[in-house]
Amino acid sequence: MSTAIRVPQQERSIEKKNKIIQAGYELFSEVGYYGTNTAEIAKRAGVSTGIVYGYFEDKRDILICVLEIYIDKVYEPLAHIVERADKPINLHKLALSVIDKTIELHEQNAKLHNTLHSLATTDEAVNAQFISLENKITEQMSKQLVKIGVKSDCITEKVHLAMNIVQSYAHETVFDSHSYIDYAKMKEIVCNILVELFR
Amino acid sequence: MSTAIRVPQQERSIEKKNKIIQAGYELFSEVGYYGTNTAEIAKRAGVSTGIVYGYFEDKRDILICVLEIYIDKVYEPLAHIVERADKPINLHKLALSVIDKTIELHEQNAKLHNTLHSLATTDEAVNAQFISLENKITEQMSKQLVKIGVKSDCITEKVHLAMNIVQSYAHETVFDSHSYIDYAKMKEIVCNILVELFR
Amino acid sequence: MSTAIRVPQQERSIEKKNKIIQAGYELFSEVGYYGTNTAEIAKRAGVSTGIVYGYFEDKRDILICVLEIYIDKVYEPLAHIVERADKPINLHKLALSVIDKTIELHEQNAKLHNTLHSLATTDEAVNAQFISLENKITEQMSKQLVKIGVKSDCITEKVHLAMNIVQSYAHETVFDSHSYIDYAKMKEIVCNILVELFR
Amino acid sequence: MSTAIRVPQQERSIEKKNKIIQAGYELFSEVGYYGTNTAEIAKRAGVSTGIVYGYFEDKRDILICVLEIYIDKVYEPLAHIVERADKPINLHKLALSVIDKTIELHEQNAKLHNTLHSLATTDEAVNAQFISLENKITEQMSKQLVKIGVKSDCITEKVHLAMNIVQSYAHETVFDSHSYIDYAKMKEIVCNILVELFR
DNA sequence: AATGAATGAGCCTTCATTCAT
DNA sequence: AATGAATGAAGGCTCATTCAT
Repeated sequence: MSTAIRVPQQERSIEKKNKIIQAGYELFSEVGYYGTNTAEIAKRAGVSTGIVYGYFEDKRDILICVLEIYIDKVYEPLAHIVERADKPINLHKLALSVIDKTIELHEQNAKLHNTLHSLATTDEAVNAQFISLENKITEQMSKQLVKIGVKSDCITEKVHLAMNIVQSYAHETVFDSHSYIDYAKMKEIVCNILVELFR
Repeated sequence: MSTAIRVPQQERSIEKKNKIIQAGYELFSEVGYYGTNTAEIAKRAGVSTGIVYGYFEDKRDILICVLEIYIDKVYEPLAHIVERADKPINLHKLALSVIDKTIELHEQNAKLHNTLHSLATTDEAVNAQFISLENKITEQMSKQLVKIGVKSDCITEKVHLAMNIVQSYAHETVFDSHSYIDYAKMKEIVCNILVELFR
Repeated sequence: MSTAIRVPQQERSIEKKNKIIQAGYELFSEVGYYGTNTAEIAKRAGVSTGIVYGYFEDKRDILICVLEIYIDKVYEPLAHIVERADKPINLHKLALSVIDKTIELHEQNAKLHNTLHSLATTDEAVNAQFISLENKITEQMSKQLVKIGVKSDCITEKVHLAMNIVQSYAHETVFDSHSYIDYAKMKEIVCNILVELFR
Repeated sequence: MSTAIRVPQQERSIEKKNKIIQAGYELFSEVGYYGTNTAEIAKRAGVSTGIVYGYFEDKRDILICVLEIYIDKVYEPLAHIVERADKPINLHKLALSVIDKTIELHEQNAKLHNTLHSLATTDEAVNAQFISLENKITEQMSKQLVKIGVKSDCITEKVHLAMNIVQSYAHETVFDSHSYIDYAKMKEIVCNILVELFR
């Protein structure tokens, strides 16, 4: 009954689909999922309202695609840092790099992150993507650490936890700004925890 | 011009207001803020649509009230645990209690937590409440630790960070269920980090 | 089925009913019929919402009562002026008095007048009251003019028309304020028309 | 953030916008502004509720547009009559034409006129339009009268007043139907006043 | 007689989605 | 493939009126 969603093969179409995703990305970031309507997405993408439903099943479908590129945007840089880590391992330096990059990523994406994270509660697919992102990061990082000589039991658990801590700290820094907190000192503490964890 | 909001003094009225808050609490938890409409809240509270606006300014006002009791629900038990901590201090035991209680609280409230947290991005008042909750917990906990003899510099930063870590772990445990993670082991690791932090 | 409307005999009740009418009078004047709600009327009258429906059938019924006292407020002073007019008749002076009093009344009641007048279009009872007001004024004035020696045919038509003209002028002066109009001069012109009419 | 109002250029769209205005025109006439809801307007215009907000900002915006065409409907015919007045001037005939046309216009539009006029009290834009209408008529008429040789001081004031008188009479005739008034005679009287005014 | 809490129909408006072109 | 006008269900909120006390 309903027109099937086009899987665009031609370059023009792919480009257009990406523009819509990009517009969604921006708007969801700026005003959240419920603060955005499809007409605005279309407008910002420079396409008509109707054609959005040629490329996406519904509004949620755009969100899913936004989520995908969000995950890439977050995953790639972190994976890259870890990949380049080399012997002789300098845990402290690595920790610092990861922290700084996570903060940077948070600065760019934190609103969207919150929006997506909240939707994960209600939407199974969104939740699944988040979990898989964490899986990927954890796995990649664990492998690399082992490869560069880190010897520690429970390495997966530690990596996973470490990422959570870093994320938590990044969020704190970017957002909450409790006046009584010295974020530079806190960073050191986080760094020490990480180093301690993998020694 | 606008009808003033009743400030219910009589027991019956307070009860009714609480019923509405409770209904909001449940529905926001189950289907999120945007998935809930005022008619449903009224229905579940066993009142008419109209009277909701006798007790609350608007839908968002219900959310603010839900947030308030949510914060109490989270703050009270944790504060209680810390208050009862006594000399000679057993950091390991205290850490465990806090972790377990946080998990328990998360199990009851995590969906709502996410919903509220996401709205903090858009709503300044919601954000402010969250920050103040963290402030309260951090302050209360820091004081108590000092009182029972914990000697450590940067105690505020450490407490704050510790709470984040615990929270992060609790969320992980309750929600994400990565199959490759051994959550019991992770718990031990978290516990060790905390103990190490304040030794 | 519905509780009959009380016709208050006791003084206290009459007083209360009048307070409600007065409150209605003020509010309808200030923000119009549709800009006023019954709760506000009750509040300003210092009574409960419920009791309003003990004295009045519905909101419209209040309007009807307001209309009645409005009519008295307008009718009495004008009637009074004409009654006091005496031989030897000074048409010019009488005209001036009527014009000035009409302006004064308009200043106090013009918004209400508009509101009521507009409702007359949809509400037969309101319309009837307006017509009867005009009847009363016309009749009273005609009689008096004849009594004091004005000899003119079509006296009823002329009086009626005269009142309309004065009203029209009063409205103009109080409200419209066209910058290019010299209202003092216009007043003279109106005055002359009236004098001419009954000479 | 808010969806932009379409400014329809295509004929089809203009037609549709006009249909909505026409429906508003009729309904506001029949049952007043507050007696009309947007769903009814849409229904009578043969469109969906939603599209109304594609063409208009809100319900009041429809009213403003209705007001505009109302003003044209009233202004054009009167302006036309005056334009065609020619030397040698026959004031009596001109007065009669204006009176008759005003009555005719009143018959078609009086209910709407009342509705609009009442709203002018609350709505500045509506009020401004009414004033500007009067300005236009007065100016146009004054010019023409001078052009065709009417020599009189205070011509603007007189024209303005004259229009008010005619309007007042027209309203009287169409609406009030006081049984004791002979409207034919009254018309003569009005006519004489006008002639006298500009002689 | 009086209170004011409670009711629920109704209103304006938005927006995801569809459809004629 | 593309447009953007059109749809209509749904939501937040108001308020005249009723009812329990």
